[in-house]
Amino acid sequence: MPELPEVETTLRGLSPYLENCIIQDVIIRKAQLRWPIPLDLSVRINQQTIHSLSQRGKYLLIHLDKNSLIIHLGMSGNLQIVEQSQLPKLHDHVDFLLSSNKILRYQDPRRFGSILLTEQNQNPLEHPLLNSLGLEPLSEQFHGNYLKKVAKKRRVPIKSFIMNSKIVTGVGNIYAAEALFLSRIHPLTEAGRLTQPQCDRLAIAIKDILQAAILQGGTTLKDFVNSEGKPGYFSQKLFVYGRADLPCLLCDTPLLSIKLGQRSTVFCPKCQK
DNA sequence: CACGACTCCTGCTGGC
DNA sequence: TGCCAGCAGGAGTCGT
Repeated sequence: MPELPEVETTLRGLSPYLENCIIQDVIIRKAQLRWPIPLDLSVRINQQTIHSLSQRGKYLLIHLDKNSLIIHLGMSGNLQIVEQSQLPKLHDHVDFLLSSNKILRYQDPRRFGSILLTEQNQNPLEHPLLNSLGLEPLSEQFHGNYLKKVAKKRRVPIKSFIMNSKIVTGVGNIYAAEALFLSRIHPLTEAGRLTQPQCDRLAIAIKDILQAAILQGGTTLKDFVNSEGKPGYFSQKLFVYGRADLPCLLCDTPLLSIKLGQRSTVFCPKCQK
């Protein structure tokens, strides 16, 4: 389940292999993702040069001569550079054949991801999926004052609030739970009732946890090609996510698990008020 | 507008 | 052992 750090790790791993390559062909084995992959994708991007890669929230953007690919990894998606001799496996849905004679291969067992293409000369940030996204959590503009301001009068639980990509992008279920633990905030607290110090702590916790995960992910970058590209959180120590009923790592109180917005949410009833 | 429920999909786990 | 229900999760969309 890629979260923002995994998208960032993927971007860093892929960039050296993709930049300045020409896309020579696209093979779509299964077009049915979150939305269907455009069937004319191949004719629209063949012979275009890949100029650069960037990221917006959990979307990965691949900038070509005339348009941009918008790729989302969903929760089981994965992009790999493989040799042409490597045969596709069960859930390898798309191959981009590159002028370097390598293949950029998209794999996604649960098919929650997406591969879309902007119109010619359209700024990808103006694409309907991207144009109403909230702030990037690692940007300077994202801080406690911003949270305090946008949370005013909002009554949703703070966990749902920070997972709302229109407020801040890239915070999924794992890091939302962890950030709330680190900032000692109860996940059910109404967003609008957070104090300024709580907003400050929360913004810092979100940045810290994401940056730590990116650093961890970076340690596997050298093996990026032909590796499984394991998500950063596998090696990151998690305080609450997946630890329901286990003792809190700070105070030994058993962690509680509740359902919040269809998502399991684990927290420490003593540390988080 | 704000918010909760629902939905897509496959792989894994646990209960019987 | 085998089957099946239940769960996991991002985020767009729909209904209230």
